[in-house]
Amino acid sequence: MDSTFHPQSIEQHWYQEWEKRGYFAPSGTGDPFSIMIPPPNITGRLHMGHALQYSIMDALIRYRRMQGRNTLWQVGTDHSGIATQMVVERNLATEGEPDRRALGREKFVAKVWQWKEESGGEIIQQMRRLGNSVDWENERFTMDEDFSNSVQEAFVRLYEEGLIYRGKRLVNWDPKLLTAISDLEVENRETSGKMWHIRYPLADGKTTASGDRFIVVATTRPETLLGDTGVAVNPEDPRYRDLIGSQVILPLVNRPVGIVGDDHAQMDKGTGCVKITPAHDFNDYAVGQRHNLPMINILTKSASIRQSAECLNSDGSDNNDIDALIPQKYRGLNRFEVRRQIIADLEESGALHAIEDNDMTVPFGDRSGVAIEPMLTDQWYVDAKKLAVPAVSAVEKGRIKFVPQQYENMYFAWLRNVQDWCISRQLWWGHRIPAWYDDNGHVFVGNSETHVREKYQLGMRPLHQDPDVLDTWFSSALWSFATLGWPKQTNRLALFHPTSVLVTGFDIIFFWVARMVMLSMHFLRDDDGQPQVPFETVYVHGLIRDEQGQKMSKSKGNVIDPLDMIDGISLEDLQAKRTANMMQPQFAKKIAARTKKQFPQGIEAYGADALRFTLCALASTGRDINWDMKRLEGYRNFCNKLWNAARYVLLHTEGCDCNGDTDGYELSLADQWIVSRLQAAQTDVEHALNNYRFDLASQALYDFVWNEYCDWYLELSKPVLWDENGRQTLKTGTRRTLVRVLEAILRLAHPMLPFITEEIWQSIAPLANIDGDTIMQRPYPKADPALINLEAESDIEWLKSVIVGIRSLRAQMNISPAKLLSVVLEKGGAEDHRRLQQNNQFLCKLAHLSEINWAAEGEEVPVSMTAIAGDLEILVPLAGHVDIEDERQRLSREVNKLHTEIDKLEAKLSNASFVNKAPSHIVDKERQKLEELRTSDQILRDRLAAVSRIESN
RNA sequence: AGGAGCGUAGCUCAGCUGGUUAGAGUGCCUCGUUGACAUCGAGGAGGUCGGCGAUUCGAGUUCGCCCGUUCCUACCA
Repeated sequence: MDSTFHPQSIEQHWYQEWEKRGYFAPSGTGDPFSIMIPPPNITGRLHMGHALQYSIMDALIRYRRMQGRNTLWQVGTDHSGIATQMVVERNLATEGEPDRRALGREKFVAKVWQWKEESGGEIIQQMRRLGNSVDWENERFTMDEDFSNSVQEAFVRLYEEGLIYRGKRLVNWDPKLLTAISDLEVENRETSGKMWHIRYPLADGKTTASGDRFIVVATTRPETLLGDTGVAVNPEDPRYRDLIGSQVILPLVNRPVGIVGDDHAQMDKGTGCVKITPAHDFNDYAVGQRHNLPMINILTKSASIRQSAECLNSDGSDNNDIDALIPQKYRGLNRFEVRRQIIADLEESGALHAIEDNDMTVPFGDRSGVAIEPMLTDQWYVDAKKLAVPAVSAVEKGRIKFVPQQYENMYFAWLRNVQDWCISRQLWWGHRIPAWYDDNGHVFVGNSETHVREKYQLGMRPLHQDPDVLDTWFSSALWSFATLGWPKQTNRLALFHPTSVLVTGFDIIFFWVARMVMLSMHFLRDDDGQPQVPFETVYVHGLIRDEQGQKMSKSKGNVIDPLDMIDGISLEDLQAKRTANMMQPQFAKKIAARTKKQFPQGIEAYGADALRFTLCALASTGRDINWDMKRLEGYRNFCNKLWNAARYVLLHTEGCDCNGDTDGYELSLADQWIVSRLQAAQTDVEHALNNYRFDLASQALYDFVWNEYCDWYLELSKPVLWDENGRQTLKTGTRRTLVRVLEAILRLAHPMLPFITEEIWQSIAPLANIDGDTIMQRPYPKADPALINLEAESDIEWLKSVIVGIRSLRAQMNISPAKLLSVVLEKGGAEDHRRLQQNNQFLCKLAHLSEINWAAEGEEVPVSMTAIAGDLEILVPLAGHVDIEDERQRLSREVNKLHTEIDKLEAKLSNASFVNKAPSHIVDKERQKLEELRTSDQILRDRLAAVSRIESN
């Protein structure tokens, strides 16, 4: 073995072996345990969020697999309608090929498939580098035939049950991508804009209560006045209530519109008068519905002014009565140009009353980055309100548990106020809506055109299919069961659904988690007829941010690719990567400079184990996880520590009897101690993993391996193994313990450190007489209470405190660690004598002592430095080592420290209410503590007196 | 505006149902190349746990208010 750990030399090899040997597939025996991967977008590449999520899922899966569960980690990818379509369109453009429209739908979709085969799902390959033990045999893609059939089936059933309907509604419209998007795909951004106050003259010579011949409306979007169909005032408002029912004349277009009374208009807000544009604003739409105001659509799909307005009644039917002529000069202007023009014209005509600065939040499409427009279109909707009822109760009743629990609030908040879900998208890539129209606009829903014709006896009448596709989240909502074969009642579905746990980020609780619960509970039933939940637990992890707590994003240039941490990357390559294909190339220089500052040498290769372990260690209950390269380095060092511990063990055990097969074995105190401590570590790690506390699990493991096994046990094994006169049976006992504890450590660590543990285990396991081809299939360690040995633990604690006491004296007095010391022990009890006798050898070796002597009662001891271990006094004779004054000062410091403690305790114990009211075991504990401190204090003060005496002589 | 999270050592974070001398990693200081490991070893410094108040014998931990910070939802005529 090399003296440093080189992850790259083992990782790929082991992954290929595991995959080749089929270890990832469900074993077919044991209780089922299943996790569905949140299907990554096929256009995506692995980022830190994935790495975190996958490290956690793989840790869970490996843990349960080792516990003997029948384990499925379902893998697959999502077709991601908009994102994928955008990628392929961009590729066509850069390659100078005809665009989507020129190609036509069929050819374009073929291009998307071709792209998918060539470069889609790269992320799936990257998962292998992380070591993910997913069931590759059953990988799924949401656009595969089987999955598509499931999606279609779900749509048809929901439609037939009246839970899907089609309607003309105001939707969030993306004028760049030319599709409806859900409000979850809308990102609200703070922007500073203006508020324009516009005079609307009153018709028929009316005046306001204060005598004005006009009313003033305020708006942030003056261009929409072309589509106004009313003005609302509050019915209680004394200024305007008498005007309800009369009319105003819209400036620039000179169209009369009515004044309505509606609570939507608040008296104390703005001017108290609100212009109503039902076709272009969600609130106005609602007002329009209440007052039967017509709707005038003035915008084209790409948000320019139409040649002629589209007029509809409030029920969506055509309205041919209104003269909604759009002045020639505005036609064809885009929404920003027309705003400028309208403002100029209003100003010129004197209708512009005032302008003020106004900060507001404006909705942007999260994919396209352009401001979205509320737009009146025909869309398909899911009646989410009905589906939400059981979904809410499943969490209320605890059938689904959120970890951490607080996230259920987010889930409830959304579901209890859920809006109908617009599921149609005006895209070409996705599941085509299985609906056909005849020439009269009648709609027929079914699994295919043939099927529809038969079912509705349509004969040969011409039909055309709805051109739209379904929202990608509609298919993802079926993920937990459609991947298992639904609607077919497969064995996999029966076995693995409901799944055991869903691991996901809180940002998609609405998008995905809630919707999966709704649809699973609608379509699936438990054996007792109850709606079936998709998962029993939702483990919600935090979001990874950079060192400064900033979200990692391409535009900020602070993205770190997990693979670069595994394999390493040069500064130049990293800079190139961070500045390639930027949306805003002007930042490239800054990003390159910052990258150079942050990673002057590029990034080292840390390996997948270190990365995974770090991610687990950072996965605490908080919502944000700030990434820290230093932590990664620390845990890489941990891997190296484990590696070298294994080297040490192999060095002393290979080719030796490690099991006592020939002459038996006996266990030293240290052996019994480490075995006892191992039980505690196993309990802690298991408890942490059962509670999804990966940070605590990694911490417990780290502590045990480094601070107990390596720092103490390996050191304690040296005096035994290096003692030429030592008993063979004792050496065998130590070798046996070295090997067996290490073997247990490897299994304990395997879920979080799969590669290094497998590599080491291959050499260690045979020494412990363990058969088996892989650590993956060995049982997970479980604590055995019979092996807990509290006496051994306290004996070793004693030993450690004596050793630390001596080392500390040495360091404080600047005595070279190389110098052998002779120490004198004084006071102490029978227990101390016994312990010294049993551990003399350990003590001498680890504290680097030449000899240890007990001072007899009353014997004159040399002038010494003193350390305390319990009521045992440890004396290191001063002679030749240090200045007496130094020692006097050191002792004074110690005494002072003790005194503040003693004072605190005395105050506490003299407080009657504490003694009376606190539980007696607490009081006893405090009393005992005080006793110990007083003993130490006495010893130190005696020493101090002795030293001072000598000094004054 | 409503809701949530966070605020503990220079930095990144643990601290469970109230009782420790408040912990870890990293950084810092001192010393150290003896045969697992300098990706190391030994020792050490460093915190009035955001502020104020309440409950309690006892609060980093429970409650209230405030401050800072991040996010979500809603609204913005």
